[in-house]
Amino acid sequence: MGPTASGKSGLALELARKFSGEIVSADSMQLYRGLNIGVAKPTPEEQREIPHHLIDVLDISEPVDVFRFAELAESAISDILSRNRLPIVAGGSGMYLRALLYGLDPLPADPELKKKLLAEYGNNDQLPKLREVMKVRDPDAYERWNQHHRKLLRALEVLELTGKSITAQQKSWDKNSCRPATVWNLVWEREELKKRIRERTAQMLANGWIEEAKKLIGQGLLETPTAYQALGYRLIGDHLNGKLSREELEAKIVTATWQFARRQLTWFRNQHPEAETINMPIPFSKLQTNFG
RNA sequence: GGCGGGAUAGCUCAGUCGGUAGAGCAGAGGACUGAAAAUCCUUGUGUCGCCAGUUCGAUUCUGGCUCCUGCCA
Repeated sequence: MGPTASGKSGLALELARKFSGEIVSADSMQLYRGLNIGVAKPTPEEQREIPHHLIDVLDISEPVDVFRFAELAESAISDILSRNRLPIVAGGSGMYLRALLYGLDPLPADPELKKKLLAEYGNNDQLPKLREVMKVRDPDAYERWNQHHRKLLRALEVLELTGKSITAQQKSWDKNSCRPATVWNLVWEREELKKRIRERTAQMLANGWIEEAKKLIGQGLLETPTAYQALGYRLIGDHLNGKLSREELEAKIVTATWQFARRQLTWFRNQHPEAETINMPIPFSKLQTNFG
């Protein structure tokens, strides 16, 4: 694991070659067919050389969430193990990784109910109404999540389905509940990571990201349930509409990517006590690790 | 050259009827169990362009200077 542009994919490839492994992507956006350049997906050549899992498995019109990811990842991992190969999970979607390592509490979800709740409380101006309801029906969740619209919505969904507060039904995640795995957190010096993000953004734009985005936006990317969130695509849309110059576009993508990287850094720093910090570039000795 | 407008936080700007100043963005920290490349919370001292004058006190008023900028020539 590591923030965006930290070299996860490359390292995974190297390890897979060395230890006859296969790669499982833990990336919420690489799941989607069509999102390529903008999500720094491994190239077709790389995917041909080493088997990659959980890449290009969904159409952009389909939703995903952690739970679905965890199911897919579990089955990919057991498939790899059954063939006596080494599964190498690589990705930067923090919550996906955490769910995979620590497991999710088996709380119910109901897409229909969710849709209904979204319609009733989903808009910004409906938050006060939602808070009123939660204040009465689930004071714990109300206290805990306060202004956090999405959290309150999910809490209400769980309350409706189980009759109990979500806050009472989640086991705390601690180091002991982590499954056995060698976990590496790739860490760069801050300025170095920023520089890598700047350079990679310029590279992606030069490699045809704008054309890719144009095509996907034409296919309705920005109206999809999940894939619309992929960083940069909406900004490219603004550029294509003349709202942003090419220069502003690049600067805004770099800023947004850095902000994303910072959120990832906070997550990995605080949510993964099981992870070993690897100062990048990776020391040669680390590549000799014996993976059980 | 003439007549205006401006100079305040890294950036864009607001404001102080004279008692040393505040928003947005950026930056920083944190949260996170079914939208996570998402979402949410916390965080703002800077010679208020320079020099002088008036004043108990000037970033705020007055004069000069410097630099941007608009229109006219």
